[in-house]
Amino acid sequence: MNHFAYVVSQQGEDIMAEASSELHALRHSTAHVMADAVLSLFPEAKIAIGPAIEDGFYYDFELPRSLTPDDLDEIENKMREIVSSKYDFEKKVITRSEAKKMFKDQPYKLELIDGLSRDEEISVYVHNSFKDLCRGPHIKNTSLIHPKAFKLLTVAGAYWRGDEKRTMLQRIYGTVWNSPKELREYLEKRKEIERRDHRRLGKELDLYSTHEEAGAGLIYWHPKGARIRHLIEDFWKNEHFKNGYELIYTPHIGKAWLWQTSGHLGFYKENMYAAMEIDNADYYIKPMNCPFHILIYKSALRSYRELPLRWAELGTVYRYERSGVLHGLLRVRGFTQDDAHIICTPDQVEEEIERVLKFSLAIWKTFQFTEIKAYLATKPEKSVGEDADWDKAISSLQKAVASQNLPYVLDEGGGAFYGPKIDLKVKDALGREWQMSTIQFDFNMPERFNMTFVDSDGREKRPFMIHRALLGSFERFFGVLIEHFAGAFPVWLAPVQAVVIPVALPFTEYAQEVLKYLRQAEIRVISDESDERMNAKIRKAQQQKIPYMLIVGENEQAARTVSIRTRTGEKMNNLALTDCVELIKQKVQEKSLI
RNA sequence: GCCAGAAUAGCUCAGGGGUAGAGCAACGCUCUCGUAAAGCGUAGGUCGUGGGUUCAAAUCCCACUUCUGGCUCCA
Repeated sequence: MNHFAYVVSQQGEDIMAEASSELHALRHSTAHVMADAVLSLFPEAKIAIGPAIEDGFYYDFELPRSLTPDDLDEIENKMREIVSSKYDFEKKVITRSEAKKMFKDQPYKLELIDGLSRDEEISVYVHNSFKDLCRGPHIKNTSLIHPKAFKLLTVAGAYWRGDEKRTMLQRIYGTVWNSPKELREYLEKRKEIERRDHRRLGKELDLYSTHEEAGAGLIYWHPKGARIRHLIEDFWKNEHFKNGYELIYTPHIGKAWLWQTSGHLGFYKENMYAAMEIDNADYYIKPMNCPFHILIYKSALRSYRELPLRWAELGTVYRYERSGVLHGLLRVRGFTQDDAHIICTPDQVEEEIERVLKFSLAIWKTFQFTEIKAYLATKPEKSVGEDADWDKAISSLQKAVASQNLPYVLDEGGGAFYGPKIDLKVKDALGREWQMSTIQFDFNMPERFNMTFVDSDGREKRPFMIHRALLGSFERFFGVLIEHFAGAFPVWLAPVQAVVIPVALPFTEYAQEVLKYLRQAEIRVISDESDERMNAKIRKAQQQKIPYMLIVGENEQAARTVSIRTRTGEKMNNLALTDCVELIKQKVQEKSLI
């Protein structure tokens, strides 16, 4: 049911588009060269697969021992030798039995050969003494790989064929580009990603923490992070009221009956925490909000005149995630969804979907995410619900996407068994895509809970139910937001909007006055009265990414003004206090960056 | 959960069987300062937790917890 897709999508989807490009061939060829190098250092190595991926390539090996970072250096050096030896990549088409003979010592290759269909051409690519079962294409000669344009990055474990029951192989990730300059740019971009990492900024800006002794994947929001969250929640609630939603609150635990009825105990149990016993009954902490919302729906007989109902809740849920997948704010075990359920008549579906989508896009725009792509998933093989309902739902999703001129990708058969959905992925400032919003139909819950409404003809009918989350979860959204803005939040979200900086101690009294004045005007302001030089205070404010630094010294005190320095380095000298307040309020109003 | 790596002061990190180290931050003193770091000093640690080896463990070994990069999962 609404498994609000809670997925880190860092893998671009442009891999296919790139498949034909030269860069792809270069990367794939570099993977071959790497495998060649590994084999020459570890002749007993078994090679598995080595494709090109976004930004680079990898190759999986079974090796007699674990690789160390020193090994990577050695492999790299070996690769440079191979590259400068100018070997041609030669394609040879061979028969199945020739292939089996050729790879008789390579069990993974044999398995791949067995997996090839009868009518498929079997080809190998050869360079130096290295042969690899491969469809190609490849570059002409190893010398086309610039010895200073590639780099091996990391070693990681990877199951053969992604199956955790099979051998764990060692995967070496590498990157390669057309020129050393492009490689440098790529490595610089990786550094920038590191600098923006929400886990680093979360600490530096004192936004949130986690506590080993209290449990992994559970987030503690510090005052500054909590202030930002409060501002987002406030905005979110107001927008929902404006858009015809009502807010509801529901409990955090519910009896087994609830989860049996919803079906979660059947198909979602491994993500739920163990039951707690209260008065001889089993209670479960909620992994989703929907069953609770449905109980509110069922608390009265519903007429078609009441529909559509749009009920939203900032619902905190807990889901078990395997220890290895937890990641900062992006993958956690307890989180608050900006959840809502829309319950409507079949006739209203189309308009409701369009409204949700429009609403969603408006919210994303406010947070300065403008590149958005939709992913539409349709009916899978196994599903519940009437075909006609599925068709209606899918067509309403399609129409909505079209009406907003959204680029979209169709995932035929990729929907959940209980209904089709649209997920929205947003692109952040670094061009990375994140899956955030989801709009899902549910044909299962209304059935299981026997939800009905009385229609105009006096007959009881089944309503449509739509789950949706716009931001996804506050934790994840916050993580993405931190990285999107690199911690320099727009003025309306900045936990501290301005800092008063007296140039020297004698001006602290005036600084106090300015502080009071701005506080009165509801600006989030602090005053840095530490016994530091002004430069040090500016540096500190700059590191805290405070939008406005209000410098006060002799001139300002005499004229009852402040001199503004923004965190972007712009200066506005001798601004009257009223004008200063006006300026900041204006920026808050516009929700602008600075 | 699996593979690999890691955990030392509030933060960033060095050290690597024999007295625990630096920079920043904190605190104190001096300086009274105009747009990204003034100077000096003080304090701060059961070296993630538990066990083992050893005359001696932060250091070596085992288990656990947590983190990092992947894998897998996310019907």
